[in-house]
Amino acid sequence: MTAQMQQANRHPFLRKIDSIALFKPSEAEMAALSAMPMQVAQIDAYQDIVREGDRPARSFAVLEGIACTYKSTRAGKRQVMGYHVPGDMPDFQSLYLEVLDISIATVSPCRVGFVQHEAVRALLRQHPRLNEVFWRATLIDAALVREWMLNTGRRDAYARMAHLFCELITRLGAVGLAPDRTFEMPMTQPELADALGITPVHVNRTIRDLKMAGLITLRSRRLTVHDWDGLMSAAEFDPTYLHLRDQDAS
Amino acid sequence: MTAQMQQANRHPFLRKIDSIALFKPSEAEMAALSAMPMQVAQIDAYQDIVREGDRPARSFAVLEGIACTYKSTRAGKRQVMGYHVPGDMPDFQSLYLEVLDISIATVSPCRVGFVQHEAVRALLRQHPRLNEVFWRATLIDAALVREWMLNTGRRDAYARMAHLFCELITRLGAVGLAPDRTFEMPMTQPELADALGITPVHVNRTIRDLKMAGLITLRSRRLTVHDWDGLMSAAEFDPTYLHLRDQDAS
DNA sequence: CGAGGCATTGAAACTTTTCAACGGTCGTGG
DNA sequence: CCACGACCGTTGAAAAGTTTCAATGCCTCG
Repeated sequence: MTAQMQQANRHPFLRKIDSIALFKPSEAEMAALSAMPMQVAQIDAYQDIVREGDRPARSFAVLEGIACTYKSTRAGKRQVMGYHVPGDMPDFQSLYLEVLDISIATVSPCRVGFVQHEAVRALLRQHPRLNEVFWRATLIDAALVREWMLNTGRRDAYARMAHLFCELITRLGAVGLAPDRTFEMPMTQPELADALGITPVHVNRTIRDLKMAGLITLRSRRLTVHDWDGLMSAAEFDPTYLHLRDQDAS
Repeated sequence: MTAQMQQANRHPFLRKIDSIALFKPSEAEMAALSAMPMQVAQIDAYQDIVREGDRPARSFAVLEGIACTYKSTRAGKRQVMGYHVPGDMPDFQSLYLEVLDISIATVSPCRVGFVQHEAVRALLRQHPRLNEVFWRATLIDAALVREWMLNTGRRDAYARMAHLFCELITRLGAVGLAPDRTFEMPMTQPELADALGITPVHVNRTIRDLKMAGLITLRSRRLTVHDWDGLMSAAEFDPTYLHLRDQDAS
């Protein structure tokens, strides 16, 4: 793989850094980020990238595709607690928390870029201002989980589903992946069940209700939102918690 | 208030820093932490310390008492997503995330210590190694929320309640506040309902079930665990996610 | 073309909520 | 010092939301 391809591959990651920083990163900082040794890998759908209990020596960025963070009950029940779109670094926490408390799996086929912790540490030592950027990124991830928690704890299935769709449309829209409020949603209904804390059967019925309310259509994994305001209000969706610069999903 | 009292007041905070750091903090670092200007305040029970939407210029540490983080639905339903014991800095995130996505309230009367963000920034600039310590603290907070999310999403009321009791006993035990697996639990049943994502009535029935199973007793806000192993196994409790040095609750 | 898993639907069971009522406790003010 | 109000704790019964079990059709991929 050529250096140029590597450069192209890490583009979503660099964009994300830029969008999270509260200051304009210098040329030197961006160059250092680009120069970090990154091992790019293509991973099939439904594969674990890291697992609860691991003690990774590297973190990764999603470059293409959608991944998810989840935890499992001993009884084998799964709870998905976040989806990751291109640019995200979902296990960055492992830089400072030796043993992972979560698993991360691909939902669609993904291209991911691994970076050794040692390289990140060196980068942060060299460019201390970047500390704050990565720290902010982990704080924003935490804010998303909290919103999901409110969702699962205090909203019914209908509102939860609507909320999830709002979040996905908004986040994908922010990286240009949801034109016309439409995107290829790789999650199956059993997977959505794991994300919402309900059963697959109930996911099905809830989607049916959302369709009948005229808010969305969903056929062969293609979701489009017809009534954005209606969906947002069914979900009580307020995108503030996403901490996006540009909150327009169009 | 004398300097000495201030020193005594911030003791739980210093202990927490020490317990989170992966290295042994130097004398200079501990001295700098002690020297941070801290405004100590006594706050009644059931008061908001900060509110969702705030843009605080300071963070605080709980020095005495128990506080909780929560978010509310527009319909007014509350979801508590974590309790804070002495030593915790529950809104440290506001140092890097301008607008708060959570509210934090006292559950019992609390003594809290406020620290200006500017002072924290100066401290971190002066002692860069401490960055990692505070970062770790925010990452651990996030791990707790994720465990709660698994709890609310994928366990029934009985296991959830057991899990919450396990966590509280363990965390309070770690700071010496739960001798004999007993402590004064200031939360009322309606408040527990907000933490577990169920209704107050159901909290009552679930507590009744836990009592009848011989796992706990709870009278006039005094909780004692009689069958720790039984409670842990009802909860599927594994304290790893707490990232404590010393996981003994005795 | 066949197999496996996803999507869909019905019906019954179960968990949890809602509504309602009542006794107890605690703090406040008369 | 007692009475009152407010809220917590407790219980019952009915309703609602969600799960479970089961069956069937469909899509997709090898």
